Amino acid sequence: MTETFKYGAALAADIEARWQDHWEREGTYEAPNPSGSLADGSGRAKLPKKFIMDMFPYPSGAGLHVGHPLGYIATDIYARRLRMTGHNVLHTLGFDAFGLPAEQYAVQTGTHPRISTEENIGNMRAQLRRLGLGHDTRRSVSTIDPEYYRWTQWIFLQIFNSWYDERAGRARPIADLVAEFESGARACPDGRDWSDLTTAERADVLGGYRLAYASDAPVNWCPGLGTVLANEEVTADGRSERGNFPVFKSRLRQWNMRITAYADRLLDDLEALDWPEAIKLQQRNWIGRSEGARIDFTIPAAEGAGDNGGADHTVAVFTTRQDTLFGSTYMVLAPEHHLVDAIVPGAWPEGTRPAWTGGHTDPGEAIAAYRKRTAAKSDVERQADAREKTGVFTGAFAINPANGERLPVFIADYVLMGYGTGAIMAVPAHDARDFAFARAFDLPMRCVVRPTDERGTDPAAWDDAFVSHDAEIIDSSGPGVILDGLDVPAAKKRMTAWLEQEGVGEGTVNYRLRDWLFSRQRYWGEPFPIVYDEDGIAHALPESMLPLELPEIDDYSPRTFDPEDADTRPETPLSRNREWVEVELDLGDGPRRYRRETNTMPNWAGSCWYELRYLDPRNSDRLVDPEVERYWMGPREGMPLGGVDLYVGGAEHAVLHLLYARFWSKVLYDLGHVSSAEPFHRLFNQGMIQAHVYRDARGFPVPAGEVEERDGRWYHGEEPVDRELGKMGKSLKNAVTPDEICAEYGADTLRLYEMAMGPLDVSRPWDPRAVVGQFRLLQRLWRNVVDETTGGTVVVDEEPDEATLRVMHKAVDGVGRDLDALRFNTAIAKITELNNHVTKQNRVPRTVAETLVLLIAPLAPHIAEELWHRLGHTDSVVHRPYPQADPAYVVDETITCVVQIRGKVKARLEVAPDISETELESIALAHPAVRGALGDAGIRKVIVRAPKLVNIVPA
RNA sequence: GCGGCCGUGGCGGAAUGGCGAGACGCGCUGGGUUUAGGUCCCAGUGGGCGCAAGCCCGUGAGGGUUCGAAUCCCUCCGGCCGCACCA
Repeated sequence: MTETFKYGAALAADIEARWQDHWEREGTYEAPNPSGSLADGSGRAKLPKKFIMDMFPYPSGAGLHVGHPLGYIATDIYARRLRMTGHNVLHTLGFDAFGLPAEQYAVQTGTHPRISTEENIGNMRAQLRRLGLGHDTRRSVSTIDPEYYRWTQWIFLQIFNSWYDERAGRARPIADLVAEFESGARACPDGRDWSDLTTAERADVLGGYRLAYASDAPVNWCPGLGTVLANEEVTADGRSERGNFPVFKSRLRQWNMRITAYADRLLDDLEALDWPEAIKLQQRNWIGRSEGARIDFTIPAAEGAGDNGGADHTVAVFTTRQDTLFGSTYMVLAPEHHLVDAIVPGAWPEGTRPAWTGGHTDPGEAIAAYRKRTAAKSDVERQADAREKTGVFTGAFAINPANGERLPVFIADYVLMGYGTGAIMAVPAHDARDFAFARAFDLPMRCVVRPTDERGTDPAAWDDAFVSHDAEIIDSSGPGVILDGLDVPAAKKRMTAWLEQEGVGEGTVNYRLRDWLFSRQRYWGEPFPIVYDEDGIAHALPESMLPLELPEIDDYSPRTFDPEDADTRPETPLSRNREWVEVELDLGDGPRRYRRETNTMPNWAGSCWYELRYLDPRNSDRLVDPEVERYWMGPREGMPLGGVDLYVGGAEHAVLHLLYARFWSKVLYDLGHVSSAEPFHRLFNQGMIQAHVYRDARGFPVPAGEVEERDGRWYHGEEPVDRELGKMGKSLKNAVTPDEICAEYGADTLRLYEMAMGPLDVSRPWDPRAVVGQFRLLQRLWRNVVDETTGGTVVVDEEPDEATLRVMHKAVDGVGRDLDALRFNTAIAKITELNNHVTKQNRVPRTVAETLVLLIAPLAPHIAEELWHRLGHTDSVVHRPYPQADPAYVVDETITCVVQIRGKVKARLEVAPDISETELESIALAHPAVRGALGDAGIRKVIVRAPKLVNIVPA
């Protein structure tokens, strides 16, 4: 068989494998650190540095489809362009390998999750290597590696052992807080004295400050997954983000992270980040900062609480509309509010309307019945009847602090325990929800903000509440405070000042963000480095005991339990290994018995800080060497908070991973472990690759590859099928793997096609037929350089002609800028244009051929290396300078001439630079806009100034 | 309901500090190479009229600003995304 030099699948495969081996041998993509074990003598660490990252993948057993590497190819191209413009580029890829699928597989098959996970990682590594990604493989990490999660645990302990000092506005070691308590610099909560407290009481007090703490609170319990979930993992309709199972509220003791302490900084620091506005907006919404006031309402003993011992009660409400306090006509508590039981009287007050009682003979019974009704609803059901207002009267009355009026107190599930204080002052005239409730329960309404529309000031005639921040306050005066005549913002200010002066409230800020529920009742996650002593006090393991490795167990399955039974401690998989759980340790005060924490961390933990480990993956003394961290991620010009230069991934992590990682970053920053206060300076969300889904008459997907199109309809064999656009996936039978595309065309074609499909941030369908277009580009490029019969080159050593120079200049000028802006589709178009141009010329000058090869090198690195080599070069294109536009080359053949009449621009003419003045005059006067503007005026003078301005002076 | 984004050929999409719309790719049409199919190569491809040169109309619809609008402003229509009893 004779050797062929035709660029086809076989030759592409040969070239690609050869160069991939070469790069691996040479360590071509290894980026040196400035110091430490990854430093080298190359001097490359002195170059300007760039840190490029992808959201790392979960090593799924299903392997990759062509949608997965989209972002990896993009970052690879960008990183290659940066290398060719003289940067030290750090680009690698690790694996986010803890998580449910491996565990579910383990439950089904009994295979240890580590075994299946590592096998999957191996398969994915092979698939990714085939794409020619220029990763520094020395830096690849996996979150399940004990040498990795040792530091995840270490960070947890840092967080556990710190508190948020509001005065300093940052986290500090918990020891500082203890010192403040001991010295009396800070008063103990509840007016107690630190020295009087028992060990358990002290632990309890500190727990109220720690940034990682265990607490009993209503949590999202998902029986379908057998674990509790964070708010961020529950969808708006009360289901689990993963698996779509219903979620219930249940009271359980769980670990939390005090992310709420960072609400303001997480919000404010968004401003400094180069992120898509959509994601910033989602984070702002999620944090949900709102400014308003706390107002204290008194429920006097005589108004309900008398039956319970005669004490007055104070109920605080949160409102953003303190200006409407005079319009409040009733009060609502969340059904779970802790004061409800205390204020309920034994009997309905005189004159209670039957509609308010729910048909019950006394308030206690009515409340018990209502609570039972709402508690039985899952969040899904609560959502379903979201608009319908239900509730019941408590029998108690609260006093409006502004005017002393008696307000009936209700409980209703439209008031949520988790937001604000779990209690509201209801202003039906100026709040849509209160309006609906007041209508349903026939409660009075009072208008205190003059409507700006035609409706008048009697709410009885309204269809809906009047809500406006740009209106005048009326009818709002009581003893001491008068708001009448003020606009809403001014009235808010005045009311807040009055509340503070009277000591019945204060201006406050409230957040929608809740603390992050951090423990899971699953096996395949990081164990907590926490043990409990005989008194149940939590102790941190010393650093020397890390990593705390996951113990072996026989049964990986999660266990469900009865959330109704408060005494049930959820059985977790780790609790089954008694030898592991019950231990004797010496934590500094001699050997004692301890019980280990048996929850595991959520799968977000490992991804909260992995960018840092990429920097210094082999460091066994520290999370990351400070000098190395400062080098790659420290604050610098235009990036005051530091961070990764470019982070590419899907938009689905907007309020999950991206919020958690920012939070950890700030804690580590506060504690002095890193110099960057933000992990990711620039974020880019790539779109999804979609695919057509073909379904038969029963709605089942049929294999997309077997569907044929006839006369604009689709058939599977003889059966007609429906087509829709959807995700790509095994279950939809439309997955295309990178392996099959590589086998048919090669990795370079796959890379080009994925990038040529359209803008990186837009989702678009995979068109299997269209791939060949990029293959043709490479074939033509190949033929422009290589003689297909001999393997020699066909380039000629002569200067390009003028037309070719122009096309080449356009490409060189445009492609570099396109690549910097991640506009890979237009970059490919410009390269194609130049390549097509010289293909038609039939003679390819050497300079053009070399320019083409270098231009395409980031996009199609294998063929570029091969052609570069065949052009007689012995170095690699990887570190060659990228072609730059020659500023001396002028493309313009015309200049723009401005025609003015009375100083106003009337026309612009494209003319030759050497045009004569008389010629220019006559062209200008012939222009329709000029003729129209002059009308009958006649021309007095035409002045041609310089070659650029024609000034016509009308008579 | 609130907030944000977007409407360009048969398809994916170029061109936005305003000035030759449709780059590049797919598909389609015709031709060439090939025993044939595929691959590959050449030409054409927004619509209309015309043998042609060329002319007219065209960026969801309508209006406006401008010498000049896919691009800026207003109204409407259509689509996508996020949030949703958050007080």
